Amino acid sequence: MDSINKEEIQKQFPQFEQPLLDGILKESVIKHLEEGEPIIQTGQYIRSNILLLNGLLKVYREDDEGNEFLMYYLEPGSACALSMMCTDRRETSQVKAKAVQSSDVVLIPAHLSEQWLAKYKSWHNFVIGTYRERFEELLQTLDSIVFKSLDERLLFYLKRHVETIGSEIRLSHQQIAEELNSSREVISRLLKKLEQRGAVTLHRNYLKVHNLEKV
Amino acid sequence: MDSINKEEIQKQFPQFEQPLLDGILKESVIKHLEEGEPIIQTGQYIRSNILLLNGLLKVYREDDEGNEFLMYYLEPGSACALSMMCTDRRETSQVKAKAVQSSDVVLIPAHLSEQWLAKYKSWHNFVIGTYRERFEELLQTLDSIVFKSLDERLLFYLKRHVETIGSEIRLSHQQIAEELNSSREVISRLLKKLEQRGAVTLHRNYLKVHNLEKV
DNA sequence: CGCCCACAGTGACTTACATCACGCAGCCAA
DNA sequence: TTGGCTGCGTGATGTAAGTCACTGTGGGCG
Repeated sequence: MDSINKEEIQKQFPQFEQPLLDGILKESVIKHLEEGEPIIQTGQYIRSNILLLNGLLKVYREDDEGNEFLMYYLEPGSACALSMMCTDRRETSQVKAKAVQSSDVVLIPAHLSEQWLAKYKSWHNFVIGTYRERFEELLQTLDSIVFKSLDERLLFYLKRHVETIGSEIRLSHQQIAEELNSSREVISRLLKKLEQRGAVTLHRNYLKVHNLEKV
Repeated sequence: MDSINKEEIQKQFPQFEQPLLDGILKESVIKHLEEGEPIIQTGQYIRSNILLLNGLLKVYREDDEGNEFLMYYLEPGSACALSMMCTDRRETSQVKAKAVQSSDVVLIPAHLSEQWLAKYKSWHNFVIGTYRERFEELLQTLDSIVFKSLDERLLFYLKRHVETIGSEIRLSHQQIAEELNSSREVISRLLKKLEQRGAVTLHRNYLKVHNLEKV
């Protein structure tokens, strides 16, 4: 905790003006998350904005039977749009988030975030921008489910993974299936087809992506 | 156009402070839409915020093969979140909107909207609130597709329709099928099952919803 | 070393939904 | 009236994906 200083925040959020940075340092809490640790849990009332300093978070939806569905990954320098809208979450399905890698997050109390919206232009722009980006991302995800078949969705998923995390995907077929709300066997078959076309190479517990475009 | 006055805007947007209302009256354009008229078209760069004064708009997604998918309806007093994020829309799938009923909308130039965010607290809250609501709504829609089967999605669709428009649904099976990105025959069969259970009564070109809860 | 166990491959089957083909009924207009 | 159009009902069939049951395999560990 003490190892996180102004410089680190400034590095990830260079657009923030000085007084805002000071405010963040003074008022916010920095929390370290171990790999796999949840940050937003079911039914929890969110009272803080969450900014990601380093590491990687995964934001996903879960239904009442425990089925998961990946919404998007959060990278350092970005914020969780969901943590910004403290609506009541009584629905059966819940948004959840957890750390994919060991991460550090900045927790900003909701009432301060509200104040800062009016006070700091850079904060305001950041919040609005976050909404926009996540909205866009959610729309893309929606598209891929409504209009595309599973093989196309898998491609979309792999591409996004390569962009955010890298071309070496350290997940089992089972885990990929869960993120797409599908089943292992189906994902295995589709991955095998991709391998035959030279797009990926499969290994135990991980796979490498080569070229998804020409598939 | 001249029949729309300050009182009408004030009635739909009572939370706006006086100077903001004056600004809207002075700077914005009011546009009338006939039933079925599009307001956001494919690939169009959106330069205005759209507020709905009266009537009803339908916001939907369309893919490159012309398949539609309903996102949500917009009622008077609300705004189109999408018109607020003027990102470039080069993706294959497009968000579109059109009038379901004859409607009047207020078009607010994007640069003014930006200014007003800092200037008027009520405008700021309105914009943030719009993002939140639409985000929530989109999440619910996402849920229903990812986790639910078509019969449940149809129920979800009917419920939403009843809430926003009323229990008499003046659409053909074909039109309902399109909004769910399904096919007429399947929707016909599912509707018939609902009729047998007493939840709806079917007619030519319209249907009446009685009680969806106990199904 | 051999045992175990999680991961992966595979064929057979089921299911949900789409698609096709056709018939029929109501309604408008020539 | 009659013809045609549009919306709706329905069986037959196709297809993508989920499920089940089983086999194979590689890697860690006693």
